Amino acid sequence: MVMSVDSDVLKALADPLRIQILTLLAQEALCTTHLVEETGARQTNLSNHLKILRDAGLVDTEPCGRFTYYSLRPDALEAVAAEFAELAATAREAAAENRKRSC
Amino acid sequence: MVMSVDSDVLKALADPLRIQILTLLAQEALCTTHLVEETGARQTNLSNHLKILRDAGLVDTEPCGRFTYYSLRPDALEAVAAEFAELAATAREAAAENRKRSC
DNA sequence: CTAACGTATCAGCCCATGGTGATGTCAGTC
DNA sequence: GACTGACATCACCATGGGCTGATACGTTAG
Repeated sequence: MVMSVDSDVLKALADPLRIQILTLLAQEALCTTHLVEETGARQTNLSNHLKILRDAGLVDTEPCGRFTYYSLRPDALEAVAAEFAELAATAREAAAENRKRSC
Repeated sequence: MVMSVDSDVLKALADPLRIQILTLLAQEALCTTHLVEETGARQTNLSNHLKILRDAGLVDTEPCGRFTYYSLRPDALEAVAAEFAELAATAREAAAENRKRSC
C-alpha cells in the first residue's frame, strides 16, 4: 500500500497557530476579523496562514460582502486521519508477526 | 473538546523523508543501514531524522549487538489519526448546523 | 464621491531546520 | 590490542518559512 500523504498538507498542519485556526474553524465558520480577536495574531500574519491552509485544501472560503468566511473541510482532515490509521494498522500487523529484516 | 495535538509530533511528520522512513518501518523493523539503502540518504542525515522521530515518540529503538533496530509505534500514529478524525467530526457537525459567527 | 473597513499581496528580516563532512563512541573481529 | 563497521554527535552552511510593516484592492457606509 502506497503512502500518499500530501507533504503540503502535513506541512500546513505542522504549525501551532494553524492548528489553533483549524480548531476554531471546526466549531463554526469565521472571518479573518474573528480569528484576529481569537488568536491575537496580526491580520497580515493570519492572512498568510489562511492562504497556506486554503492552498492545502484544508479550509474553504465563502465571500460574504466584504467579509470572507473560512470553514474547515472535514474530508481533508479525514483523509489524513485515514492514512495515518492505515499506516498504524500496517505497523501493528508487522509487530504482531515480528517482521524484522536481518542485517 | 481541547485540541491537544503535540506540535512536535506534527512537525516530525511534516517531512517527506521522515514519512518515507515511517512507511518503510511500518512494513518491518529496520536498522540504519537498511534505511540508507532504501532511501539513498546519507547515514548522518538519517541519524538526524531518526532522532527527531524518536524524540517525537513515533519510533522505538531496540539495540541488537552493534546494530540498532527501529520500529514504528502504532499508538503514536493512532493518536494523531484519532485527533484529526475528531476535529473533522466536529467540523461536520458545525457544517450540518451551519454554524457561523456573525460579523 | 469619499472615507472607512476587511482582506490580500509584497518586500524584508530573522530564526528554525535540513543537509553535509568530520569526528567520536561502542561492539564485534582478526 | 588493533581494526572495521554501525551509529551518534558536532560545527557549519544554505534554504525555507514565520512574522512584520507598508501597501493595494474591493466593498460598504455616509
